[in-house]
Amino acid sequence: MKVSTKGRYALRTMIDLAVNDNSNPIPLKDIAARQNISLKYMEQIIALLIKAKLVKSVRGNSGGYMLARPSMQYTAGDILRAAEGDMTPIDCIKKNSPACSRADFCTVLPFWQGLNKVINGYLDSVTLAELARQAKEKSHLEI
Amino acid sequence: MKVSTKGRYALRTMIDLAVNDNSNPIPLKDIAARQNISLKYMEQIIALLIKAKLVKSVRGNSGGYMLARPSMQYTAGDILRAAEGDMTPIDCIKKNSPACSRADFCTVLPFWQGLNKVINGYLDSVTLAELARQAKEKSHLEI
DNA sequence: TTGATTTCCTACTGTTTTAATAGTAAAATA
DNA sequence: TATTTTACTATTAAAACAGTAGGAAATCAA
Repeated sequence: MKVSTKGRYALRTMIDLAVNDNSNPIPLKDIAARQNISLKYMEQIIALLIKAKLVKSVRGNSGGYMLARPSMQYTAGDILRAAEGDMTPIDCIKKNSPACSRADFCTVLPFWQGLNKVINGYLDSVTLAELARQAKEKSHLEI
Repeated sequence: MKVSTKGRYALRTMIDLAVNDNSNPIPLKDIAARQNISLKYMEQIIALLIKAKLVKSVRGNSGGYMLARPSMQYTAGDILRAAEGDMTPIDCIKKNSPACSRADFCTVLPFWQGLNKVINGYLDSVTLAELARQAKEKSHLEI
């Protein structure tokens, strides 16, 4: 029951984009260096964020990535679900998941649905803007 | 970010023990048959519950397993943490986990701690007695 | 006392997921 | 046109997952 590096790195990438946002694209190389993550691995992760339309890309020389919208309009849930596929604690809960063979007599489904609700409720209560604010605050203290 | 079969089966095992509790030991074979889970795999899972002192065992002929205490005195969290090792969303949060190399400048730790809190808060708000009650209710409707 | 039952313990195995590394093509700018 | 950067695909080592398998030890019932 762990969030993988994909989700964790995606969140740090998005925070980095939000913190260093100055209206021109930020090359992934810079983010990878700041976050100390392999550039090549990061490429795969940001591809997921592109696919989910959370970030925009600019190709070529002096290209890079930018947030697709203001940081206040993202939740941590948006980002983690894009990177992890979903954030449901068990598969039965996913939309369009093939019907569980035990569905008819499963007595614990409501319990798992409750867990799913508190998890995604929390994730969607935290905005990227708030995470970026905390990051800026902390880096300020370290100067 | 999924609960594995270990945790899910452990929960079903404990509910089965609670529902079929008649003060004498229940052989694992019976539970495995009712729950449609491999006996051999189940042995490994119940070993975790034994180690955590959630169930008592009686060896030999007409032996089996019983709850160690009344079902009201267990939470889903007790059971899932015993089976899964822990239910923290990232390793940094575990007690006695080797210090993360990024701890000093990690700005997302409070966010993950918040997630951990809502997860385990929920898990510990649900008792085994309540899960067993729901199971009894559902099986009653199916007659 | 013996045979059946049941827990207990350990080792093994196939599959999937994780966490990357690597190479190359395509686009765009300076 | 050379350099930078994104985009795409393949490969891989290690770990986790989800079991299977075999046998030892304990206990009870007949």
